Amino acid sequence: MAFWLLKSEPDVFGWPHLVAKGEAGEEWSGVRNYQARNNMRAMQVGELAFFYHSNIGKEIVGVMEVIRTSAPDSTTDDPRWDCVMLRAKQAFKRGVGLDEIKATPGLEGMVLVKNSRLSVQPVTADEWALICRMGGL
DNA sequence: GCCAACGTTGGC
DNA sequence: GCCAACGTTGGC
Repeated sequence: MAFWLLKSEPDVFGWPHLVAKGEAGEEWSGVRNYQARNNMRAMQVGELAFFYHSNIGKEIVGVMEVIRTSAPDSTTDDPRWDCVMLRAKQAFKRGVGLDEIKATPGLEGMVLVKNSRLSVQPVTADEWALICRMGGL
């Protein structure tokens, strides 16, 4: 069971947009980076991921669930790119900000901190548990 | 809006 | 296969 973190700019596609999709969820399309794509290819149905708002907010706002493994990205004909499907599972009671993450012992090694440009990244089980607690879950 | 970090592209 | 030029991301 692996854990993940995916980023999106909330003014383009934010947590409320995913919530609005309900149980059917949404394709995480538009990723055009090999490392990010490879992480999506490693995802299994039922695995959980944080939804991070980049640029605006800069905080983790909720938990998503993988509901389909990686399949061709419908927004391009380029066969190199594919993506998973996700649904919103549970909103954080309060967002966990990037500044807070950077200031929390145990989280300084997160990919989010070390490689801020990677939009789909793994999260360790320890990081997952700690952040869930910080988010009020 | 700026710019550092990083990834990609393309000439050689 | 190297590397300079360029484009993009995302924090500040």
